[in-house]
Amino acid sequence: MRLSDYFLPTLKEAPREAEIVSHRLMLRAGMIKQQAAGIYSWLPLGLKVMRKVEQIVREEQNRAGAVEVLMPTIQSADLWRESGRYDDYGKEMLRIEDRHERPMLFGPTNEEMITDIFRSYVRSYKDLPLNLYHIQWKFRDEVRPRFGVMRGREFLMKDAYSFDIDEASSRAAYYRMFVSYLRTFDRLGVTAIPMRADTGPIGGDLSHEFLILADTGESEVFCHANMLSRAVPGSDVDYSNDALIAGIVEDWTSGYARTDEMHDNELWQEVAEDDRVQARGIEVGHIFHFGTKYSEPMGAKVAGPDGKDVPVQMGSYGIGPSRVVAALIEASHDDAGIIWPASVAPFDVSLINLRQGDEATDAACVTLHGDLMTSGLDVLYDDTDNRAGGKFALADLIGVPWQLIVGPRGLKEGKVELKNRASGEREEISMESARNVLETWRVDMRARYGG
RNA sequence: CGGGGCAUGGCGCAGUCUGGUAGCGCACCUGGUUUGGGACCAGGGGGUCGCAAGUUCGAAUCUUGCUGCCCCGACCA
Repeated sequence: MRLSDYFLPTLKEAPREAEIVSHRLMLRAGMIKQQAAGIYSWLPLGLKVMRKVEQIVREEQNRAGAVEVLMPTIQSADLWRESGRYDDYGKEMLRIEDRHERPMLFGPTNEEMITDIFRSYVRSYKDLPLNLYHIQWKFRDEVRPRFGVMRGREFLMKDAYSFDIDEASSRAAYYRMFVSYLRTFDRLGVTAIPMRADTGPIGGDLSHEFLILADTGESEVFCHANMLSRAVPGSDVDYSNDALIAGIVEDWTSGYARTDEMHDNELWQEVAEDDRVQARGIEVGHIFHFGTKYSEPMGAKVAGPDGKDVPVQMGSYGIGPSRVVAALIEASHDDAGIIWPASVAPFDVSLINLRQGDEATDAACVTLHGDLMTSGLDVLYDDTDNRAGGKFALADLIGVPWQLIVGPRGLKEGKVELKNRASGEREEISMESARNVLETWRVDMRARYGG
């Protein structure tokens, strides 16, 4: 992509209202535009990153056996009356009326609707287990939206719902999602720690929040140091092996890891002092089992092996891709801008032409641009006639993994400069070597994060 | 929902106290000189000063009401 053909409205100074670093950087890098409190347009660069996040989430859901559907954003109030939540949900639910004065609502979540889909079609335990998910915009009329897309009113959420005949198989379904979340966040290039969460009235141990550590996180977290470096299951993990999956969850939940809400000081004291990590975290995922909370009142029943109907056991599993984008920035940036994990970077390479209009430099850039694209690399070619400093600043700001810098001075020696955004390392090498380094990186990256 | 703050070209701000018809930096347009870490010179375009009433000869400025947005706290993917 040539920058001169792209739409990348960057800002030198962030608007005053943006306080936290991810919000400031998203505005400055031209990723989002605020339209109202907690409501944003996604501009090309931001959309590109969010789509990559979404795709990784999707692939890992599919791998774990979940099946994608798409439910509407607008729902009828009737369904919510069945579960009793139409009255319970309160002002956070955006209620609207259609032209026939029928009460509708903009969905804050989809338990009711998915339960309705399930009960419409599934009659037998033989069709279980079943896990349906979708990735759709939600609206929650937060009292105080803040921090940009981190706590917006409108946000994108992947929500999966599992259906099982009994508690044991529901637990297995929960564990599969647990493991798929480990893999998802690993592929997103970030360490997300599962933490025991409040299960509410259902009780039990089946609710976890996944938190990314970042100084600006909203929750205080306490965990054992070894939670930060545990090996994540590979893409070949066998989701059909319940014992194996349970073992992974067992391993990941054996160490102490809790948010301030669930913190237990007595247990905390049992952790060796050197192993205690106290930090701040951003909640990016939440999974829980809720049994028959919706299936019972809504009549989602299936026939068991004995021919008798039983209400189905359910769980739900959420990840907010729009929030994840901001959380990744919170977790990875420096004074100059964003430092994207390779797997979600909007481009792989910023190709910087230091002297637009110079015949040899232009030609070298066009050649490199074509070659890199042929190698499967996504390149943003800065072909504008801005000065070098401005181009460097822009490349640093948008944070793509590599900067390939081409100018007449280097070209005289047959050299270009390759800079790694994360490490800051740079080297002057031949065009051929630069292509090789980038090609090798792409292959490694695909192997590491490609799933 | 309690507490605090802000609203003036696209962005950042000054001007408001003490009323006299709007200014600076960046960005943008034209021309020229430049070009390896956010250039320089010259010229230029763009603002019903959040909205509505009121006071006044005259309101960005004073008064009243409203709206929007942000921050802190209680709640949430």
